[in-house]
Amino acid sequence: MGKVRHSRFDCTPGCSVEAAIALIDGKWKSVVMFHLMDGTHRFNEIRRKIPGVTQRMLTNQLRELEEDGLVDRKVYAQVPPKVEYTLSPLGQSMGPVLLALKDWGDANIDRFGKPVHAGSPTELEAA
Amino acid sequence: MGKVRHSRFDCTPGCSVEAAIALIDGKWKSVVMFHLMDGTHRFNEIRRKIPGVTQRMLTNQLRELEEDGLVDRKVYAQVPPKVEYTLSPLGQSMGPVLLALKDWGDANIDRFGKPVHAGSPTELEAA
DNA sequence: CATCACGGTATCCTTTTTGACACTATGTGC
DNA sequence: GCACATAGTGTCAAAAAGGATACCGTGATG
Repeated sequence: MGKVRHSRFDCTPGCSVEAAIALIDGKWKSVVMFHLMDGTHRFNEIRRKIPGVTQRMLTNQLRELEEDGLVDRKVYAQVPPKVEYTLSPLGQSMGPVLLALKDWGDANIDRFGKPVHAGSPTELEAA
Repeated sequence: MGKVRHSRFDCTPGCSVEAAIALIDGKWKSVVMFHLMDGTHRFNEIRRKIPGVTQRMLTNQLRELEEDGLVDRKVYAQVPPKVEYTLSPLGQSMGPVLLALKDWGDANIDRFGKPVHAGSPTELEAA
């Protein structure tokens, strides 16, 4: 059987933190989940909301989120393909984590490097 | 100059989530910070509270946390060496994130793999 | 004297993660 | 016909992260 991705938590007070962080360990996972908090999205909707993610990586991380039970995936048998992604109840229960990350990021993001997508519409509008 | 570790956030609503998660991206960082929420610790105190971490990695991640301004490090000029690590104000402001992770982990940790340190004192006591 | 504690460093290696690029089948619009 | 949209897959490479192992200087202890 394939490698188990989450299977080494120790029984110390920190291990529940470790368990939680391990589930959203993946460069885009927390951002994907954050966007899904707004409701069901299709693949390219998510993709458009996350500049910088490649199709390959988005697929990978959505699959892992689905495997971990954090995201539900619904495929409609039609052409062109239509696939909907939704936070599962378990994924929704991560809401407080995601909101805490967002709040903290909002308060502190300017401490860290400049946005790399200079010239993007929002940046131009601000100019 | 070396690679800048945090320097590519895009101006989308998700980027503040991305910024926050990037700071605690590192296998042991969130657990270290969680333990430091209890107050100042010395190096080996932290190490003993985190089974599985190697000295090498703990040093690395403490250094990165210090570089990012999340942890304060105080060296006492004595023998044997004494170094104290404390959450900085910025690190403390991550409290809600860490607590949200802990709460979520506590509620859900049994969904994921078994603890790997079977036989540890707490495990034996439970038996 | 040997062992231990402290808090590391140095070096190298392995594993994992991420990304680049090309490709896919169908329908639609021009 | 071509370009586009949809939601991917396949393959390979590069980069990054994490870990294994040995070693360090000082003092304390038995």
